[in-house]
Amino acid sequence: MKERYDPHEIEEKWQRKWAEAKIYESDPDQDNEKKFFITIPYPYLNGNLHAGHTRTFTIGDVIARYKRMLGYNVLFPMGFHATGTPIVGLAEQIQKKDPETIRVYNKLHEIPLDVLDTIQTPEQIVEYFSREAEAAMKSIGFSIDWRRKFTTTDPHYQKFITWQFNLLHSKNKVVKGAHPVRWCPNDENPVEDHDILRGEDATIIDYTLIKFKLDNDILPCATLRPETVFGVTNLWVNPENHHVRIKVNDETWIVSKEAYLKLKFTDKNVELEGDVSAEELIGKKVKNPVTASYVLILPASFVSPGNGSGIVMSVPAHAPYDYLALRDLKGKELAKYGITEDVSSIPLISLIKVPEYGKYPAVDAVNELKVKDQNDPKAEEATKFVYRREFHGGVLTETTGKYAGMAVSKIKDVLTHDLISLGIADVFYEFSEQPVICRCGATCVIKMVKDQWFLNYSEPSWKEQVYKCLAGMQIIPPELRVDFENKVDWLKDKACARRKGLGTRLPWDKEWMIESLGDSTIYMSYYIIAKYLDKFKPEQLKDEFFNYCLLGEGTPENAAAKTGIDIGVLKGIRNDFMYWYPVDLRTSGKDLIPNHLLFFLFHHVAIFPDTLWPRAIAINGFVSLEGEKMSKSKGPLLTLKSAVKEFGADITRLYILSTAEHVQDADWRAADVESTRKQIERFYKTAFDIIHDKNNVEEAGELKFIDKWMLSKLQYRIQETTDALNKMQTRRAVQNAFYLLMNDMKWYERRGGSAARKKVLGTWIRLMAPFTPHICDEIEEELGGKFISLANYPEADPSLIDKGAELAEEITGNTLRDIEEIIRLIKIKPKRIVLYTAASWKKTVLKKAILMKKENALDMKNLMNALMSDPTIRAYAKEIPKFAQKVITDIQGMDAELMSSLIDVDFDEISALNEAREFLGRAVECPIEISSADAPGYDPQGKSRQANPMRPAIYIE
RNA sequence: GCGGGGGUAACCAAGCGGCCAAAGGUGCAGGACUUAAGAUCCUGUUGCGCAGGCAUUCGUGGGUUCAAAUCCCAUCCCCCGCACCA
Repeated sequence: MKERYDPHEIEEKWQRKWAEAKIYESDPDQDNEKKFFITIPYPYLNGNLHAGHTRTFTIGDVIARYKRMLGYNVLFPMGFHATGTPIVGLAEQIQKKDPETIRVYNKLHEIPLDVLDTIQTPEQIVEYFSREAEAAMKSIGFSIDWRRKFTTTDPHYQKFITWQFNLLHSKNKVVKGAHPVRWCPNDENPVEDHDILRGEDATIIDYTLIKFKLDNDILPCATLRPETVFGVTNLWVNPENHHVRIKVNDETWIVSKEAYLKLKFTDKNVELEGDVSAEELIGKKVKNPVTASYVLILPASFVSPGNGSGIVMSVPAHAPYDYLALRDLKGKELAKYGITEDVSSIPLISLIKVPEYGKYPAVDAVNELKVKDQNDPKAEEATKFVYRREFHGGVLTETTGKYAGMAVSKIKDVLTHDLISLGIADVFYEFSEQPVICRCGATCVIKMVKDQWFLNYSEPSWKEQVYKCLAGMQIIPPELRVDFENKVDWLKDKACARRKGLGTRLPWDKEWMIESLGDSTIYMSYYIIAKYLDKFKPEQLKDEFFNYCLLGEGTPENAAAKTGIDIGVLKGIRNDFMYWYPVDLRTSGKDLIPNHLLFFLFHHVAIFPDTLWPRAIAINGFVSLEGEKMSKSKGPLLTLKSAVKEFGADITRLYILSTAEHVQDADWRAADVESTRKQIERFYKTAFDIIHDKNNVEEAGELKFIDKWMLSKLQYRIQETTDALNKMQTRRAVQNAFYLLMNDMKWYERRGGSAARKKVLGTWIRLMAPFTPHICDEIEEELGGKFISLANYPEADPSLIDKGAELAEEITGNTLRDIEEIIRLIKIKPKRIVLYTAASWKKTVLKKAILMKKENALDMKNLMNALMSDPTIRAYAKEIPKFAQKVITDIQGMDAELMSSLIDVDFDEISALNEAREFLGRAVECPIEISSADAPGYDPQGKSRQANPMRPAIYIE
């Protein structure tokens, strides 16, 4: 141990020693059933590891180290993710020498230009970044078992994925289906988020299309509120719009031209037959397929051809636009459409009852907002009000027949489903915002992708299993459990095959590549196999291999025969698997909750028995840089490598852990890291001084109050740290194990304590070892130990908790503060200070009062009675009532622990103050005298009578 | 729209019914040390106060309670996710 702290020298030294001693390489230990299998999502290899990874991985490493020190056999492996499209895309950009890509990878990812020239293919990219990632993780001291690393593009891994999908396929978890996607008609490709120029917030909304009949034609009306079909009084057609007649499958529909163009991309067969003029429609009567009543088609200007089918069903009781349009027709000449009746007298049909409005909410809303007509912007506002209130508080009335009494918020799916099965409705997809423009400039549409492979996550029985799994799991922090449950509920079928990118092909349909989130769900089990990869060729990893090793199906003999793998090896792998599985903890950034972590659960429950389902998930937030969001592709970006290079591993670790808790985002600020560096340096220096201070070698002798106080404090710090780590509150853990303990030590040294320093140091480095392993090992070595990672984590020793010492120190601290405050206020240089401890009768009063409080019997009357019956106290009858009143008030706001201390602990304030006398005198630069109010001695102002228990009176002159 | 998370002193951030004028850190101010700077340590950092005190504060407005930053109701504002993309 050198006098000057050199993080890089120390860190390289210990990383080398750890690797040489292989202390993080874990294998099943038959003598230790306490195993702990912790995993972290493997990083995606399209860039260098950054501060976000650093946070998630460091949290995992801390837990791994902590568990190891608690005596668990810990397995902490790591792999790399490379499947999918981004790496292929990156290779193309690099080959093209795209200036932006070159800049980003040179400047942000810190890859020298000459090196960038050598990583042109996806394979080279994967090779390069996996090497860099491993080096970076080693440089920060993660306690990973590197024998188990792999990359998802490895041929062996592809066999694993093949097996898995065959299995899911056979269990009917992978099915064929169709799904709407954002589609660029120009590129003829689905459009991803980052390919969108405009309208990136647009989501796909499914409208219900209700088929009104006009002779042999169908007029479909798109609606988000299919229940309102019961209140339709007419249809709306805009005479300005262009309408067409089209053949849809075996039906004939009339829609706007725009709707026709959209329908062409659905999974329906659509053929254009010809134009239809609005005049052909308006004035005709159509049949409502649900109520079988006939309603008129009327003209309205608000109907937009680009929205829905371009034909709108009118529900004036509940839709302000419909009501307004109907009202606008009053007195208009409609004879040219052959309409002779007075349409404004068409009766409204109410079907939703809502507390805020009367029978016709649309009418109330229009009147309330004084909307003029259908072109008034306020119509939009009125619509919002009505829709929101009806959705949240509305209930269907008798008008809706068998649906009466249902909540509006629940009806949509049920009714749509019913109507579709009757053949009188369909689904129509539409963007929530328009237009949506692709990067190429084309307007995007919604396309039904047909014959797509799906993981049918929406299957209720599968979800049931996941709920069951979740119920048995620990979610950290616990508040997120409800989030997980909601997301399981929300998850729909997921397309799991793609045409492009790296990956494994679908074994039964080789045109398709397995999508890259689908191949990352149960790979934790692969870490167990990965250790043995040099023992077999990819071709040997037939399904029988995995069936036996991971599922225990079939016999080892059969598996050996099929694969040509040694039967002993197979049995060994099976044993390893059963030892390590299930995953005890998976820690991850919060971005993976709605995708990867969900799939992780779904696939585990689908493939493994419940005894092997994951035990816990822990979530953490992101990392920003100086308040700015980090971005891999735009910057700013801080790589793990450069952070360690600049600050060293321990400082980086400690800082990133201490700056935020759990799901909160952490903000990396250079100024704060700098201060962490100073703290660590102080820690190092303190340790160095303690070890090399010759005067302290002999530490025997009577422990003073202050020594007992220090040891007592240490126990609390241990308790808090342990408790925090058990809840994975790394920030709180660091706070206690480092910063607060550091402050305790400062105070201890300032108070002249020394006898307990070495003892504290020995515990302290163990407490800190999971966070800053290198520096702790360096100090441990100097203390004569070896590999602190393998030492035991400190346990609080209740016998060292000393309430008396703590009270003594509290009195000392408070008294010092009081003296200083008085000096500051009266602005004199004190020449003489006298402290008076409280009269003993006051202590008796306080104790009696606390005892009464504990029995809930504390009031003035009871207390006075008790006091007056005590002859030793009655002597002070004159002073008692006032003091008793004060005591009662004080106790009201006192916490239980302090109360207990005050009655249980018997210690002498005088001796406590006497021990601190010299210190206090030095601190205020004035000699201090101490006496008791029982015999005050020198007391010119009678201050001693003000002395209270725990609060000595102070006289200054 | 749906779902989740937040609003605490100059800033970051703990606390989530009473030792709370509110941990810890940063910044700022003063002091000690030093030839000086830096580092380190101490003190202060809502207002008032020449004796350890008082008053007012935890987005805003109500309420419950002996007691509220903490519980309830209402309200305003901010952030994140909503999919075929890792």
